[in-house]
Amino acid sequence: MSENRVLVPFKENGHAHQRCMESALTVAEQTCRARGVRLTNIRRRVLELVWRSHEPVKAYDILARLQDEHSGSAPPTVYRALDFLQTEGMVHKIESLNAYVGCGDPNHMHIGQFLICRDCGAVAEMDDDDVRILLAEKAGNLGFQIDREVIEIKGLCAVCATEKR
Amino acid sequence: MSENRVLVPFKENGHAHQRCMESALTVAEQTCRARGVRLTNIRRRVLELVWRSHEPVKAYDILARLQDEHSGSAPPTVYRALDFLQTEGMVHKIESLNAYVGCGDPNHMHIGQFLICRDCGAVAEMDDDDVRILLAEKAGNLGFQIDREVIEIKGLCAVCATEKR
DNA sequence: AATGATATGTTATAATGTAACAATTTACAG
DNA sequence: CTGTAAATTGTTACATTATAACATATCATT
Repeated sequence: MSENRVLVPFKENGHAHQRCMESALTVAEQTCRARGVRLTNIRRRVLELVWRSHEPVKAYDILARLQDEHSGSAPPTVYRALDFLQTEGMVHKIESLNAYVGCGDPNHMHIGQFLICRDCGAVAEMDDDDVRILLAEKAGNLGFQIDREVIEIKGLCAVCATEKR
Repeated sequence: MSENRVLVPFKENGHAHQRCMESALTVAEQTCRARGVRLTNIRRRVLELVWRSHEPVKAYDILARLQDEHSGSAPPTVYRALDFLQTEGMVHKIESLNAYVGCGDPNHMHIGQFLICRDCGAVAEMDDDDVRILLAEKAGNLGFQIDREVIEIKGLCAVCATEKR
């Protein structure tokens, strides 16, 4: 079994989220600079708000916070920033929740596989080649060529499973 | 390779959709009778409209057709019927499209894996145990117990790939 | 026919997302 | 440093998707 890459883990004991978030922001800044694209104030702020927790964040929740800070914010403000961040691989949309999560690895372009806890709402991101390979093979049996996968798995994370006992 | 079950195939040569749809309706009626739930006129009609093609159908498109036939139809009419049909396993929602497709196998409760052609828009449904097992294993490595999977794969189907040449 | 459960009708509104065009800011060529 | 084009943001309006809440009707059973 080759890969079990975990890009964004579930919150473990002693998870220092402040640091986790700062690191994501730093990587984002470096990546944008390297690519010659602009992480403007709005985009940066939206990325921060997405990273406030490991739960998926809704566009209109982001908007509400932006409006607290700057009344000129409107839906397009948020959706444009989210579009940019998704294009640059810094944010993923969770389609089944209409919500957005920060990506742990913007440098390596990919679309991950998400594990979503039904209890705490946290999301972990995997990027597993075995899964990708198997799906490509199964789809290939039907003559189907894969462009892009949406894989969103609902269930119970280890922390919540423990607490249930 | 144990399973490569295809519940709803892509439209192949000579696909007689009229028959395909009638068969789905018949199965639905039998299933409902067996379960003691009611496939009312509205629900039956919504199921027919979902099965009009192999492309995912939008709730408000269904609504528009219902309103042609009966002016008393409103969003809840459609969403209630869709809820019922999803609960009974006769319809699946494609989360990434906000649209609905008929299920080829309502008797065996499951949530399939969908292949969505970017060209013709058609959707095929697989229900593959190998995929399910691998995902369960990978998630299990993180201590995650799976309840439900959303797997929606975008790409090019065999028919459209052939036509491209 | 009376009753309770299920289903539908109806109105209103919430939640999510985009179009279109104006104003501003930025990068950078001259 | 200034003019200009490109990129970004502001602004208004609207489109799309979905649900809440309560009234009415229909169904299954006594």
